[in-house]
Order: sequence, then structure tokens, then C-alpha cells
Amino acid sequence: MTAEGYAMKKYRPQDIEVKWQSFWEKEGYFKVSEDRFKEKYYLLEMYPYPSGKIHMGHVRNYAIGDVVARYKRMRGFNVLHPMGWDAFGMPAENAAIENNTHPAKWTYDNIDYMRSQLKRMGFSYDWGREIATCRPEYYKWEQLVFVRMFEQGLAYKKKTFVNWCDQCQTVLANEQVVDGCCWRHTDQEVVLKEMDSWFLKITDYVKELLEYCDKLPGWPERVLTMQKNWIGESHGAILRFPVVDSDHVIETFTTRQDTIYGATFLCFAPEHPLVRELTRGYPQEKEVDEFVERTLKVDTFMRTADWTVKEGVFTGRYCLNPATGEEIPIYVANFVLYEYGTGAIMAVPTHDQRDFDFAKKYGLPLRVVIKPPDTDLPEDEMTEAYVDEGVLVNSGPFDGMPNMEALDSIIEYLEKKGMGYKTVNYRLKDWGISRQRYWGAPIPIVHCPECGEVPVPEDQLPVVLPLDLDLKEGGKSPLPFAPSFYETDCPRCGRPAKRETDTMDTFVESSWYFDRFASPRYDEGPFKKEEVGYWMPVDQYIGGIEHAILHLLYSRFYTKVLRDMGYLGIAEPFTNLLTQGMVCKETFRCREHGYLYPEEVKDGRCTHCGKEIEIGSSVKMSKSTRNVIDPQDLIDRYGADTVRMFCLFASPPERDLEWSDEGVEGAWRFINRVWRFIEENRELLSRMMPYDGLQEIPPDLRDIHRKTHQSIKKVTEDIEDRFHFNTAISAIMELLNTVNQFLNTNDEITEVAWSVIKEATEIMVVLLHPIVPHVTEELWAALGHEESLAKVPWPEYREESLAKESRLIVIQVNGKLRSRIEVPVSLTEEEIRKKALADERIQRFVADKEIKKVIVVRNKLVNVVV
RNA sequence: GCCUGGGUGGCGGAAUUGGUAGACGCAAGGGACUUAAAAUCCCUCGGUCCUAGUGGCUGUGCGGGUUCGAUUCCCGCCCCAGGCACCA
Repeated sequence: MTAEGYAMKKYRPQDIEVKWQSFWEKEGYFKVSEDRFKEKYYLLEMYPYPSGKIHMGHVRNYAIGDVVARYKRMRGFNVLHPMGWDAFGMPAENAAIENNTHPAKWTYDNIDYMRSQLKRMGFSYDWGREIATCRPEYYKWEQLVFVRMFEQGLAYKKKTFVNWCDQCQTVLANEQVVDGCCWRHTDQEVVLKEMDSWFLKITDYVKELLEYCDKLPGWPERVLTMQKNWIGESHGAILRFPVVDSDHVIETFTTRQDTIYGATFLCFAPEHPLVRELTRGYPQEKEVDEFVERTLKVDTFMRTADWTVKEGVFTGRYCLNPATGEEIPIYVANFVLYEYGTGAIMAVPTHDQRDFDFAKKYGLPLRVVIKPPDTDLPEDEMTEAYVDEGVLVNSGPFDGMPNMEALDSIIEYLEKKGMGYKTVNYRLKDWGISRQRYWGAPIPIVHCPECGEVPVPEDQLPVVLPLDLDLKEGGKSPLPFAPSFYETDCPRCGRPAKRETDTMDTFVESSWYFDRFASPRYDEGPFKKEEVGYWMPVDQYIGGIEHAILHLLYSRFYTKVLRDMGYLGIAEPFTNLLTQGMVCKETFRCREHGYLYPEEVKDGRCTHCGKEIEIGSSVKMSKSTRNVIDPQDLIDRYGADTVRMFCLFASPPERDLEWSDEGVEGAWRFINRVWRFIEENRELLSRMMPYDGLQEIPPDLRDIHRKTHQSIKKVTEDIEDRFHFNTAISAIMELLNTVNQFLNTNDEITEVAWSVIKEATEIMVVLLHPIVPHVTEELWAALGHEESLAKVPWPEYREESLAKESRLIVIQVNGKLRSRIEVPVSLTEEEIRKKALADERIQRFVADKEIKKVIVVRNKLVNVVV
């Protein structure tokens, strides 16, 4: 019992959080629709894969997003803040095998549980727009878009060498291969396999994708750099090498056409179709076949790793160097990539290190064609290739020309002779979307023996993924074994035909889900034009840096395709992008039991064997290193507000977040401090009117008032300009400290003082609301308000309230801090200079020395140079 | 090897435009309250030296430079993290 005679309420998050969550939901606060009279703001966080339960990475990502969503609402924006599920994918199949359940059941159960967890966190989503990509109502439209793309030639099938994982029994995109192994099974070496696959022609859009990298000022520079490098534009030329005793001409791509006179041999990639043709009937045929077969067994990564020995074999054939007319030998080499350029290279051993290594190994001739500026370069003394600039030699009409200038001249010369042309090459490859998996969206194509590949007509979509099938042995897809699925009639000729049994890469679903959120229930097309036109593009997208390339590049591509089909009126999906860092924690390791979960460690010892544990460095939280914290435990113990506050306070979003048990405790304590402060003074505070800044008040109260308005300014700018919630929270902590200090140091608190404190208190609660929405709603009510805090507008600071009549000036001598003086802000520079020089402590330092210079920075500092 | 970030107390971090280095929080130490503990509150808290002060020196990975003044800009180097991998 306090002096006022009522029981002080203790902060019990479990009681208040669920209460406010159901209040918001009941009132429909976060439901939105198009409103021409309000400015829209589309805030999106990357939707999760429903893996079972939410993890700290989700919590951090969504806490950041929720602050922005709630803040923008308080600022009067019409905020679209949706949530959904990236619901197709392999883990569902793996779990199905392990737990003897169906991927669909596993997925939907997980969605239900994770939705309840997200709701328990108090995130302000418009749940009425929830989507799950595994529902036919969603993938129906994806199939429709695929059909359109097929009709326009943007989706096509081709035979390719693909990365094959024996464990997944599926194809992996090149990007999904990590260290030569499957990115999901890091101990499974990926093998090359020839297979029919569906591709989307992202290369048709390569120029625009690259160009627009410079038109996305709201994206982090590093993400754009990574995308540019991934696209990999390079300017060069195609050069033609006619084969001796043959009609064939080999095309090679090079960026170094200036070195053409030094090309002394040519290399094919092992996959190149001409290899077989040119060697047929030649003595080298068998040896070449063996080499190709052997090399292709090794996957691309291993084959081309820099520590792999460069190997090759002579084909027995020769071609003509288009510049010199000389006959040069043709080789097949392991380091040449079929996927890049034309799959064949001209080799200039004197000016390319790889070619040099290869030439040395097989005793091939060297010819220097670029002379270094100050020295001669005899071929027989070279120990490495000369890759720098110089002047051309041994280059016919181009002798004496600086090599960089010759780039254009040489290609013009060869072009006239019909031996080549200038071109731009890209590293980006078409997007392979075929998956030999069950749990994905079926590719809507029918294979007819008469008509070939026929798209499923629009009125027959969706091709529903049958749920009454079970995975085959080893996790293989049941679709190719299910006549009920694949047996059909050709939509064109009506004869018996077979459905495509491949399903789509889940990156396809995530390439347009943000559009679908704008009209999630529309059933006459992928989206309703007015709705998607109102909401798109996403104003702020927030997600992990790990998606910097694939997901974001595919989404950009897909947006441009949908634009060209007339569905969208925009060129880019995400105006602003925030990439947040990872959540990290130290690892615990027992000599006997390996990595341990935090709960398996007690007093620095393993709970299984009592051995002392080793504490490893802090790395990304993951199941494999077991350094994970379950957010659910924290919610149960501290409540959602504390978890949110910790995630936001511990570090700025773009940096990695260092996990700390004590840090959570600190967030909990701060919320309790705010709670206690208001509870203890509730009686007085609730009946007091907040100070409005107009009437004259004593200086110590003016300090509190000023601090209040400084806090508004600081918190607003930190959220608005840079998402630095950690410093925003610090500012609010300082405000509370200021008020507490005042109460602790003054015995008698006047009415006016209480009204100034009331203002500070209300501002504190309002500023904290986007960060810790539940406790602030409760406190807002405790302060006597009847309307929900979620409906209160964001406060504006008063410029006049920030004004100070005096200012602290620091005085330096030779750049070293020596004294501080408080001066009225009205003082001129000259007056400040005089005051500074007159300062007693400064006098001591400059006493017998000559003053050379005095620098005055108004309202900041004086530096006396002696 | 290349590209991109980063390196600040015992720890997470702050210093936003070249102007008081270490805000705010955590941990630690001391004290108050308590029968006791928890909770809470108060004080100290980069290093070092002394005459103990509104003290001196030193200090933002290392070495230089520019500047009256550098965590911030420039050059060279070291270390850490992430991405890429013979790209012709």
C-alpha cells in the first residue's frame, strides 16, 4: 500500500498483453483498405517459411518492421502491413519422412502454431490478408503467369547439365551449391547430370535489371554492388577461329582482343558439342572422350576451384588465328566453363595466368604481344603471365599502339575481315525453376505425343497438387508415379497425353507474394488492378542480408515481366530496402557430446557428463551449432514487450545482434522502471493537465520540458531517417532518468512541476508505443485516457521549447580540452573569444606564450593555438 | 586471390556535417533498505602517474599524412566477418 492508500499494480505482462492483442483485433485497428484521401505506406517484412516455430531471426525482423508500421500509422499514413507463409519447400518433405506425416498437414499445423506466436508478439498485421503459397487459390495465378510466359517464350525447356543432389533427388540451382555440396546437405557432393529443365528467361531483362541498379537510391549500396557483380556485365568481343580441314568456325568470347596476336592455342569446355564432332575418327578421339567423361564427373565447383590443377587434352585438330592466319592447336580444358561466354576460349599464355599455367604444362608456344613500359620481356624467361598494360609488339599493323587503345581498333579490323564483332557478355544465366519434387506448385504443361508441349488452358487452372499422395522411398516425388495426376488429355488435340511432373522452385512464389497481398482474395485474376495500383510498390522492405541476390533479383525480374504483361504499372517492387544483420550467440561445446544447447550447460559444465565446456566465438544462431534461444521461452518469462525491446535496443538493425541474457534482463528492468514510475504517481499524474510550454516556469522545470521536446526530435529522427531504434530507446531512458532525478532531489513538488512531469510522462509513453505497444496502452489508460494509444497521433516537438538561453563552450589549447564555460547564446564570436581567453585556467596554459591563432566555433568551442 | 562490410572500456553499443571520445544499457565493486535474500535506490567505474585537482600524461586495430583540431578525411599495413570463385 502506498501513501495514497491504493494497492500499486505490479507489472504483469502476461495479463495485459493478450488483453490488448484481442482489443486491437476486435476493433480491427490494423485492417486497411484503399483510401484515396490518405497517403499509403506499404511496409513489408520477408515472409517466413513455416518451419515449426518462430526463431530469434524472425522476432528481430518483425520487431523492426512493427515499429515502423506503428510509427507510420501514428503519423497518419494508410499502412499496409501484411503477413503470410512461404509454404512450399523441401523441409516439409523431410519432416514428412521423419515423422510419417503428410507435408500438407505438417505445413498447415506449423502455420497455425507460428501464427499464434506472431500474434502473441503483438505485431500489427492485417491478418485478413494472410496468404499461404501452397494453397491452390495462390498458385493458380502463378501457373497462369507461367502459361503467359510460356506463350511469350519467356519460359522454355532445355536439356542442360544440372547440379544433382542424390539426397534431395532433385536439381539445384548453381547458386544453391555450397562448397561443391548441396546447400541443404553439406556432406552430399553435387554431381552433374543431363536433364530436361524449365527455365525462365531472366537474361531477356538483364540490361534493365542492371540499369535500374542505379535507380534504386533507397537500397543499401552493398546490395546493389552484389547484384551488379552477380549480373556481371563485361564488354568484349566474339572472335572467330576457322577449323582447319573443316567448315566449322569456333566462336570465342574475349575481353582481351588486344592480345589476339599472342593467341597460340584454343580451349574448349568439355561439354562443348563441337568437341565430339571434331575428334570423331581422329586418333585422339578415345583419349578426348575419356577426358571429357572424367572431367564431367567432377562438379563445376571442384573442377574450377583455383587449387584444382589445370588439365586438358589435345583434340588432334587445328584452327586458324584470325589475326595471324597461323595454325594453332585445339585443346579441351577443365577450367573452361561451358556456361560462360561461348564455351570456348582463345588462349594467350603470355598475358593470362591460367593460359600460362596450361601452356607450361603441355609445352605450348608463348608469344609476347604487350611490352612492359621500361623493360623487355623475353618469352623463355617468363615465370608468370604479364597482365598489366603496355605497348603492342608482334601485332602486325598494331605494333607500337598502347594496348588499351588497340581494344577498339583490333575489333574493327577483324570485323571488316568478318572474323569477329564487338559484344557485351553477362555472367547472369537463365533461372532454372524445375524441381523434381512433390511439395511445390505443378508446372502447368501437358506433353502430347502429337502437339508437343502444350500449356494448360486458363479455364482449366489450377493444376491442383494432389494431397492424397505420399512421398516415395528416399523422399522421391510421387507425381511421376501417380497416373491419377499425370494421365490427361491434350488440351489441343484431345488425345491421351501426360502432365509435366516437375514442380516450381519456391523462389517463384516469393517473387510476387508482395503483389498478391494487395488483393489477396481476388478470384478473377492474380490481382485487382486498382488495388495493386494503389499499394504497389512496397515502400519499405525489410529482411535478412542473405537474400541480397537471389530473392531480390528474381522479384525484380518478375515485377518487370508482370509489368510487360499489363498487370502492374511499376518497374521495381521495392522502393526502400533495409537488410538486417544476423542474430548471433556464443557456442557451447563438450568434448564428449559436441555442441550443446544452452539448457544443457550448468555452471560451465555439460549436464550429461559434467565435463567442463568450451565456449566458442559468437556466430549466427543455428540448429547445427545449437546456440539457439527459443523466443517462446522469453515470451513466457518476460512477455512480448521485453523481447521486442531487447531486439531493438541491443544494436542497430543492419548490424549483427549479439545475444545477451543480461541484456534481456536490462530491457525488462527498464519497462518496470517506467511502469513503477507511473504507478507510484498515478493519482497525481492522472488528474494533472500536461504543461503546454506557454506559461513561464522555473529553469529546472524548463530543463525537463526541453528534454521532453529534445526526446521527441531525437526519437522521430532516429526512426524516420535511419531506423536506429537503439539510440531512440536511449533517448527515452534519458528522459525518464531526468524526471526521476528531479523527483529524487526535490522534497516539495509544485503543481506546475507535476504538470511538466505529466507532459514528459505522456510523451515518454507515446514515443515508446511503437516499440512496446502493450505496456504503453496499459499505462496510457492508467494516465486517465479512454481512447487507445494506437489512435493517438505522433507528437511534434516545439522549436521554441528546444531553445536554450545559455550554452556550454569547451575551450581547448592546441586542440586539448582545458576548460568549459557556460555562456549566453546571444554572445557574439568576439565576445566568446574574449571570455575564453580571460578564463583563469586558460590563462595558466597560455601564460608566457604567444597566441598564434584563436579558432571560435559558435556555440561549440574555442581553440587557442600557442 | 577479388569484392563488400567492420575493428571504440570487462561486454552490447554512442559520438548523425572534422569540434568535449565512451551517451544509454549490461557486468563489476562499494553503500542504503531488509532478520535475511530477492527486488529497489544511491555512489564509483578506459589506462596510468602524482602533490588527489574543474590535475598531468595517454587512449577509438597498427604505422604515417592532411588539419588549429581526426573514431570521422587520405596513404600503407594487420586482423575479423560475409559474399564470390579460374568469368576468358
